[in-house]
Amino acid sequence: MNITSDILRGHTETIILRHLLEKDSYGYEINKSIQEKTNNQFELKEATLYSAFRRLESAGWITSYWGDETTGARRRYYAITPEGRNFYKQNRSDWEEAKRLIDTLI
Amino acid sequence: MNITSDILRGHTETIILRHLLEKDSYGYEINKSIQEKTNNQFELKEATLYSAFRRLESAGWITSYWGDETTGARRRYYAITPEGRNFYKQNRSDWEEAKRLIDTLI
DNA sequence: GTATATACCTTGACAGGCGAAGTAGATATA
DNA sequence: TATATCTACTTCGCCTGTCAAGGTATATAC
Repeated sequence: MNITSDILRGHTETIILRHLLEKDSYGYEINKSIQEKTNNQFELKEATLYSAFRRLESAGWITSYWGDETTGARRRYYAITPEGRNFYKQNRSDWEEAKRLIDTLI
Repeated sequence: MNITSDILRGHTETIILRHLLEKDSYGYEINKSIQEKTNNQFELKEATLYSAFRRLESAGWITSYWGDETTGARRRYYAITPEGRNFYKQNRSDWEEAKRLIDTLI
């Protein structure tokens, strides 16, 4: 993986929220989806992923509930809140702005 | 999370090296230049700037020397090394790659 | 004399990413 | 039947870059 953790930093939460815009989901699925979308060029480390869930939930951007799987490993599902949607939108526009700034500076 | 911290993280060194590609320079001047280029939307905090100089120098990407000002405050000038140029190029292409990845994920 | 601009430096705290290790059920394979 | 692999989540502690806060020193303007 050639994207460094410093460049990734600050996007973890937005990436997760982007996925949750489409549907409720759980950690393992989100990470698989990220790997597929990037042709295995990128993945979130588990510790990174799950600590981001904690932050997002305590900030009120997502809520969580246990799935009702009767077989297989249990899953904790996450759902984005209205506030989370706004936060996502803000992050998106921050990113567009940051891209422009960085492109003028490097 | 705001535009001047986590998203910019990891670009400080590249921004400095970019400036030094043009000419030897010193901290204060580099920072003023950044502010001008971004219409005061962005500046490097002093502690961030100077700690980046330390990292860059101990990594061999830049060298430094004291200016010979006979008046005004002393200036420590920095010059990019050939290795620093290569490092800059790598960072540039990493950035292009990172932009693409992030854009597909958020 | 004191405010502002130039110019540099250090210390300590903070926060996010991540390596490492663990738990546990389900499935494949030999 | 053993054992490996996959699914799925969790916690601990380290590492590193950023930054607030403090400091030093010279020069100019008021």
